Order: sequence, then C-alpha cells, then structure tokens
Amino acid sequence: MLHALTGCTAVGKTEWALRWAEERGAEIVSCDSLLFYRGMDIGTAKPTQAERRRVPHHLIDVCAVHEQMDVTRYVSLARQAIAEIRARGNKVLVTGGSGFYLKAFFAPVADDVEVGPELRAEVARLTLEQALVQLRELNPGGLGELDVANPRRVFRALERCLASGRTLMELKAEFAGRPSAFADHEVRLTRIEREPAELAARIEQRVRQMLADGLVAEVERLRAAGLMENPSAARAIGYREVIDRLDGRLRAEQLVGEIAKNTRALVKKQRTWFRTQLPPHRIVEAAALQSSSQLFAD
RNA sequence: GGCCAGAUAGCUCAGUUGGUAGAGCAGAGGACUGAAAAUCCUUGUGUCCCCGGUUCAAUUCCGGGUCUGGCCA
Repeated sequence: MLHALTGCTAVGKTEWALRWAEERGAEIVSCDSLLFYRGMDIGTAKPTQAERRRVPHHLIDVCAVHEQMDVTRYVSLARQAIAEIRARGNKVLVTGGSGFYLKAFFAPVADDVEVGPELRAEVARLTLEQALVQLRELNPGGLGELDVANPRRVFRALERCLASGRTLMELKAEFAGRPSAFADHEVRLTRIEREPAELAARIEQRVRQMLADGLVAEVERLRAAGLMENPSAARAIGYREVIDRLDGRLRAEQLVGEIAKNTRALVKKQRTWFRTQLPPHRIVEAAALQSSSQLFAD
C-alpha cells in the first residue's frame, strides 16, 4: 500500500505530509520534478533541513542542475526508494505536485524504446517541418493524436519510430497495454484543495518570501553551476523571471508580479491535469483540515 | 494660462486613404509516451472619451469640450 498526497503549488501540502508521516513513522518520497536538482532550494520551496530531520525524504537533491532528469529515471529511483523503505518496515508517503510523474503511479507513462544519443542528436538537428515529413513517411496510416504543432512531441515521436522501426499506431497500441510501473502496489491518492482567492494570496506571500530569502543569489549560483544547460530547469517559475531580471528583460518592480502571475498559471494547469489525468481520488479542503487522519480514509 | 501629443478589449497598443476594429499580454478552456514548474493548442462586441458639424455613411475628417502626459509661461 502506498499513500500519495498531492495538490497544486502553494496549497500547503508540505506541512500536512510531514505531520502524517511523522505521526506514523512513514518516509516521504518526493514527486516534484524540480526537487531533484541540488541547489534549487528557495525557488522550489524545497523541504528545509529542519523538515527533513522530522521525516526522511527521498528523491530530493539526486542530481546536478545541468543533468537531465526524466520520468523513466524518476520511476526507477522511486521504485528503489520505496523498496528500501518497505524493507525497513515503514510506510511510504508520496508527495508532490508534478502531475506527470504522479501519473506514473497509476498508468503507463513511457514505453521502453531505447533512443541512443546519436539518434537524438540527429533528430534535434531537424526543423519541425522536416521531422513531420519523415514521420509521415514512416506512418502511412496517419499520426493519430500526435500534437503536430508541438516540437517536443514531434521530435520524440520521430525518435521512437526510428529507434523501434515501428509506427506510432503500433507503439501506441503496445503502450496502452502496459501496466503502471507501480501496478504491484495499491495506491491511495488524496488531493488538497484551497479557495482560489486564498491561494492567490498565499502565492504572492510565498513569492515575496522567496525573494527575501535570497532567490536572486540562488539563481546566480545556479547559473554558475550550469543551470542554462538544462532548459527545463532554467524555465522553471521563479527562476526564469529572475534570469530575465538579471539580463535586463524585466524591471525590479515587475519581479513579484511576474512570478506570482506565472505561478497562478501553473496552478491552473495543475488543476486541469489533476482533473483529467489522474484516477478518481479523495479531495480534502485545506481550510477544513484539522488532523492528519483526515487525509486518508484508512 | 499658452502650445503640442494622446484618449480604441481588464492592461499595453495597432488600425480603419470615411463603410462600426485587431495583436500581444492577462483571463477562460484544453492536450499530454523519456525536458512536465516543461512544451503545445483553442478562445477577443468593445458607448473605438463626450457633444455638435460635414457626409448616403464618422471610431476615422472638422469644431468645441473633458481628462491624461510633455513643453513653455
């Protein structure tokens, strides 16, 4: 049995996760795509050292900013961490707001087509149009639901076709039949929600606190450590705006507003994901929470 | 007080050589097979500041007014 707690950014799930885990001797497995990176602390609201002393955390600070993480690697690290925690006889609480990674606990999330670095580099040199031409040649039966306007999706689709020698339709059929990587566990999922107005206020407060805590200096350190080599991390909310500020594309007085605005957009996207991509799950209102026992119907 | 510029979508602005208007951003909705806090898609009727004039027709031209900014006193 795995317990998983999610909710959008700034909803306040961290403290509830800590309490639940602390009271049950559980260990936490993070499900947040940016917490993997060492040094991305303030802008990600990473659990502090003090919080990590309260409850053991896993899948935090597992790689350098310039390294590339992906779901497949996440899944294998998470499986390993969970096995170790179980071997100690402890409960597991998965917590985080990265919807795609969370989905891995319920559904297949990647196929196992190996794409070599040479092939990837070769595909990366193509324009979107060239990639589409090749894809259509390889897929006379059509491209299915592929989002042909999305370069990342198109390039990945082409890589998978070239690497496997199969069509998107064939790959899709096989993918749909795969089990979740955690099919051997029963997973209970709960999501914390909060009133939009209250959440917006918390976001603004949180952004101001991050800046007061030294977000700008953190970004400067990370840049020196190779942040810009990782497009996804460099585009993370809070980081991209500070980079824009440092490079003169944003004025100082715009910083809080921009970060808060983009965080609200993230929250909206998270909500759509939770609604449409996760299985039906328990929803609890943050304002109504008084005890960790309310989180899961045990 | 005088001169000049501006007044158009929540915001910043474009535009209509006169036939009632459109971008970016925000907002809303959505997609999601190895970057997911990423990436991508859909969605724009608003007294075109007010009053009057010219005209078949004015948001567009003309006159007056109001407000905002700048310059001069």
